[in-house]
Amino acid sequence: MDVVVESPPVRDEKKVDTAMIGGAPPIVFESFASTQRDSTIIKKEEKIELTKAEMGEVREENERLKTMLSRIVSDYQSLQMHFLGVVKVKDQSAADENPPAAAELAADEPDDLVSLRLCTRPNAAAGAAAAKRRKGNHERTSSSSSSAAGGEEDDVDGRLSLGLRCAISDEDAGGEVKAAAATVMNLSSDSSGHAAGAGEATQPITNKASRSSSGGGGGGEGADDEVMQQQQAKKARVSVRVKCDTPTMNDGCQWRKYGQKISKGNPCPRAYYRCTVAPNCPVRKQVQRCADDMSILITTYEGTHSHPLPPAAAAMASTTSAAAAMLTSGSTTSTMHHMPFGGAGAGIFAGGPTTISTATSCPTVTLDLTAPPHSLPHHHHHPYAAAAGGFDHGSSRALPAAWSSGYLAYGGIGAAARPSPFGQFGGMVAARPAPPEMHLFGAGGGQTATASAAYMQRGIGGGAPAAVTDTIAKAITSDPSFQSVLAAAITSYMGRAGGAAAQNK
DNA sequence: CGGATTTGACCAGCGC
DNA sequence: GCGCTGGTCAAATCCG
Repeated sequence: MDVVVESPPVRDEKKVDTAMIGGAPPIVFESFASTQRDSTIIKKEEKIELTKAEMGEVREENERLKTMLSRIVSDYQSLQMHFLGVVKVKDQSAADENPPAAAELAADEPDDLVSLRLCTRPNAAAGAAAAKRRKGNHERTSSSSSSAAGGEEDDVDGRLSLGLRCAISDEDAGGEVKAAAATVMNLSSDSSGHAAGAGEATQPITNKASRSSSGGGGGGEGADDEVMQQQQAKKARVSVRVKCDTPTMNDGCQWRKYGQKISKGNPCPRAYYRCTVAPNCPVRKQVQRCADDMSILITTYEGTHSHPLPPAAAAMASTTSAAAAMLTSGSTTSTMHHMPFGGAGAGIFAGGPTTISTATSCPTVTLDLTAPPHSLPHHHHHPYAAAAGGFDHGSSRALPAAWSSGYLAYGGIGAAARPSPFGQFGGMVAARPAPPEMHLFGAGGGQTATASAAYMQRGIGGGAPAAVTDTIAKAITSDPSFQSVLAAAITSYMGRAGGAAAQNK
């Protein structure tokens, strides 16, 4: 829609120019010599011709965009219909199965988590395929990838759509998000095992933060569940590994450096940053270069923002908070070992570029966005896989919306086709041609990570936080294991929140 | 001059 | 208890 809106001003401008050119001169030039007037008129005519040609091009472009838009809309609608149909089917099957409580599911029955995931998955075939993968040693092989590829765009679309829905809620019924990247997520119970190696701190960030926030006490014996949860939520961290030449990653948020330390095992100092968007925001991040590869920047986020964020910053914030919620949920239900994705992690651990590592003391999600996922399934995603526009008109609190904002803001995936009826950034996309690398997002898992890494190198520090966070989001959300985990975590998280709210009442 | 960064000191957790 | 280490504080310094 914005596409249409975007163009007219240009046209109007040119009309103004034309009017000025054609209208004023005759009066002005009356007093000039005829030769001068002729040459001037010729020049003006040339300008007019040029302008007309440009206008024609603009019109053509406008038409193209309109066509594209209509195609996107129709695609979106068909996807939505598909999604609703699948949800219906899933609801029915879920009712038939009479599933147990979510908490029990998370703690005891991995397969139940799968069913939970299925509830949020629009594509039954894709869901079944993913479930198969999960049940079958949670391994992701080329063969499994091919089966997954059968779902292709619908598959991806559905996963995200579901995760989001589950997470956020009842609103945005038509919202959909597609993940373009298929990145392997690793899960283990030992943080020392992840690929980050020496670069990533193996020791947990101690809860010194609680010293300032809770007054130095640390809670003590009588800490109730709420306090415990807060502490755990605070502990939960999301670590992002990215190739970046700049001192820090531009994630769209405002940070103030408050300390720097040389940590053991890494010659590069670790910098400590605090969010300064709001005075009392508890969010902190640590930035450190990888000891093995100085070009890799490791950024670890901790905490949840206590203030509204711009879309770009919300993307990262939502990613981290979602991951934190997942980890918190896992640790509260029992241990991460009991979570189904523990097995998945063991299976996938061998080579994924993106890892999720959890330690009993300090669960951490590590997103390794520095290496191409060579062993990943090759998904053929639709170019506008990030049909996340549906969430955008929700609010920044909506996890998917934030995640999707990257695509929308940078015209990456969506540049070719976008469900702009729901995308508030449609105009930006139209006005901003997508970088070539971004188109690769839609090509498949392997290229996706490579492309994202390349794009991030450009974006980081250069003002493309959304691209970074979006890549992260894709890495997280495109993995079925993570999605089921996330769904379980969110369910658990929201359940607790709801319970707390009920208690407050 | 105000805000951001630097940097040494301090504190707490943890292992021995 | 002691030392090591990570995390934070706060004064000094820098910078726009």
